[in-house]
Amino acid sequence: MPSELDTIDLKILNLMQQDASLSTAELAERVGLSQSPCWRRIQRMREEGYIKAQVVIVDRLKLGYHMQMFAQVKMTRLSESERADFVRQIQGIPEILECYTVFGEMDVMLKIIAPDVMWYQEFIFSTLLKLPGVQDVRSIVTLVEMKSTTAVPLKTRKPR
Amino acid sequence: MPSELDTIDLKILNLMQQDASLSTAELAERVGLSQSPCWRRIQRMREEGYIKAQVVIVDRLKLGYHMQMFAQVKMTRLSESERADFVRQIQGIPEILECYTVFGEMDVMLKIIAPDVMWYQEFIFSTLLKLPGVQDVRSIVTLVEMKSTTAVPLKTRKPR
DNA sequence: TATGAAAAGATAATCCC
DNA sequence: GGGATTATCTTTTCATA
Repeated sequence: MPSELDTIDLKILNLMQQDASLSTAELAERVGLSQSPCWRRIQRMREEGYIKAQVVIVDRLKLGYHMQMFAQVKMTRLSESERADFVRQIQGIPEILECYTVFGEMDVMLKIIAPDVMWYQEFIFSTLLKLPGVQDVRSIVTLVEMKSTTAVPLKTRKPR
Repeated sequence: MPSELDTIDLKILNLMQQDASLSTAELAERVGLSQSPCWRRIQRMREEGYIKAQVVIVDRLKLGYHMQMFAQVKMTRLSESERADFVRQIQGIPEILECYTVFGEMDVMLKIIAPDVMWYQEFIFSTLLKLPGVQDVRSIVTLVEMKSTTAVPLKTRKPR
């Protein structure tokens, strides 16, 4: 029974989207509640799946991933089992951070990180092009990161 | 003095990339340390910026964001101040989750979420196309999410 | 049904070795 | 790095509105 979220829930969520290391007491104070109800709200949002995970965001550059690409993939038609196999393999490649089927010219969009150009070139030929159904890959290399967040806006606003 | 990370640091990081709600004791046990040194390692990785943030990941669909797009933007040449203005405005639009300058045909790549098609259409014309330098927008709508993670691989592996 | 106060339990943070 | 201590926070209980 996924109950709706009220304004206070959204305030809590928003704070936790920015910093999940805040204590319940701290959060409670900022939204004008005492600890217990605040804690129960968080608990409920976890149980009901509004909160999917709590993670640390690392600095990929410091960890040696100097490149990030969006790869657009053209696929052949796949059977059900081939498709399942494709998904399973994608999930097993940690350098692929995101994978979506998309509308448009191409069929699949990937977000990939790599240590350097050599690695990526090797990755495309030795890994990506060997996945089931992969016909063609077009890569878009990112240069400057002007914004990167996992925080979803609290409520839909009208475009200005 | 950003010291290098050893194998144990990377193990800790990896666990925290999957679940940052694990206690220090729990993490310590899993990597074969006692609490104190494990805590100190985490602290150090925060201070040195390996860990950039700790956040909750929310379910965007449950929060009403039923659409996700990658928008490729063609820009005109911008002056320094126009460019700064562009970045500032991008950062102020919460539905834009990511923004990169890219190599290739187009100049900028955006990751955007929206509640519905109507909102997005309105957003493009009333917001995006009015940003400084924006000449043309090409959108790629995502359909099925086959993978989505923020976790960076521990160490570079050779492509197979 | 939801809140707040307070107790009990667990964890984080600091100490010294 | 480990062990022990203290401070802080989380989680449960309970009384109340």
